[in-house]
Amino acid sequence: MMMVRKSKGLGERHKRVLDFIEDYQRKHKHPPSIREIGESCDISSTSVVNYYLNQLEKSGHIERDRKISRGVRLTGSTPLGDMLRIPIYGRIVAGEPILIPSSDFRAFTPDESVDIAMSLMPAKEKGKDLFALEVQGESMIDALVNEGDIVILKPVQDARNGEMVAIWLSDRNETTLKYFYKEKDGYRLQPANPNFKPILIRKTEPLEIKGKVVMVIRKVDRYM
Amino acid sequence: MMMVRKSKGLGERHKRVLDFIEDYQRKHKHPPSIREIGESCDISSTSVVNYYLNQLEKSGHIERDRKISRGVRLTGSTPLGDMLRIPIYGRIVAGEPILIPSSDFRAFTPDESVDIAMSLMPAKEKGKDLFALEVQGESMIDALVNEGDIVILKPVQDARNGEMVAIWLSDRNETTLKYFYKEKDGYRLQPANPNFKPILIRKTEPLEIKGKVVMVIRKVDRYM
DNA sequence: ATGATAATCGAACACCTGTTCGGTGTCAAG
DNA sequence: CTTGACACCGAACAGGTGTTCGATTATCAT
Repeated sequence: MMMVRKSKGLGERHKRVLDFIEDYQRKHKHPPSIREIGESCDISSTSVVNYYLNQLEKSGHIERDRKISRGVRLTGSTPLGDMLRIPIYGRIVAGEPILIPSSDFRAFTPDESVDIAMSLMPAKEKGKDLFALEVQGESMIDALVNEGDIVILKPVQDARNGEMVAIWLSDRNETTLKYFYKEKDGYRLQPANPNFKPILIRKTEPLEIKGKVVMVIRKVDRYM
Repeated sequence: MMMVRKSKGLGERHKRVLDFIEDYQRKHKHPPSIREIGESCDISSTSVVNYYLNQLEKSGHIERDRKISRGVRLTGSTPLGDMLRIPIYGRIVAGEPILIPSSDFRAFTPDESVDIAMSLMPAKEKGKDLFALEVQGESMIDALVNEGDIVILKPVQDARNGEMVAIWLSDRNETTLKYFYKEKDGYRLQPANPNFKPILIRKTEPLEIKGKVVMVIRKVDRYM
């Protein structure tokens, strides 16, 4: 008769090991040794680490180069080296609010994510709680953003003039990407494309800034 | 009196070691051991490998975690793991031709380059001779591409309908980014933004396809 | 030639590291 | 109670691996 797993999937110990490997790899640029894993995870015997490692390998979470030193690595596309893994929280669609997960609700394995080389990111944004949205519909085309594009945002509540922000206009029931300007009697939401006219918002209208765009990525492979 | 270095900078052996480390790291996801380096570079003694490693460390090319196994790593922003380093060949400016370096003229250290995570690239394009251009001027704005954007291209001579391509119109003396369509009496160059009208090119007019756009990247940090 | 410096080698050494194996304790099923 | 699966420990072992050192050969200015 099969035993029922105490907790679905991995145990607490497994996660610690997994986290440690990722952390160590990022810091040292090379994998940890079995003993280093043990120390960090309060496992006093190398054989127990090996025990866990074998399980994690069986469950497909890691790969091992047997017999050779430090031959552990996480499976799949690991944000090795100098890249940021940015979770894709959803789609940005006119007519629907963006759901920004509360603070650090970071799923262990986000449904989807994008990896961006550190070298591409503006220095200031590194390590922030960046998140990404996939643009659906052509409602944002006046901001030089098209269907299918991925926009990377930094969560902010306030914006300075000239910044491209994701804005939720609750009374119009609309989310949009625009350049943001404060003016005497309200806000001006300026499309990036000069052929479009700006949207003027009176101070009385509610306006909620969701995030500031720091990067836009368009993959042009759907026209193959 | 100082000795004059035979060849400027690094010797042939040094480069082989450097290349091997990068290659090995990419393949195995962990650094090589001293003996593995030796084998691959026709160095029969571990002490000689150590000798070279010390020099490379002194010259700043690598870092070493002394005493620990496989503690070598390349310095600086190494295209570690799963990223592609794509050279930026120049700027794309309307009114000037793009210079595409002949075949595999790949400088050891391109003036500039962008690192893109493999996971972001369309599977087909991986490992191709991709190159990147920085867009200058707003001449391409009708293709949803703006000043400062980086477009990543695959070099092609011919395009299929619907592909976004970089085109050189020699009689108009103009380079442009457009969606490409063959039609009965010529070509139609369709801007991505539907609010702009297509450019129609007769078969008599010369048209030279430089490359096909596979990705567009926009860093939005200059508005800080 | 000659002495100095660089490039190599090979072997010995000591620690690093993964593997293996015999035990201990717990807990639930038989 | 016994059994067996599970999680865990500690020690011992066999290679893996970086380090060190004495010795040899090449190169080159003097």
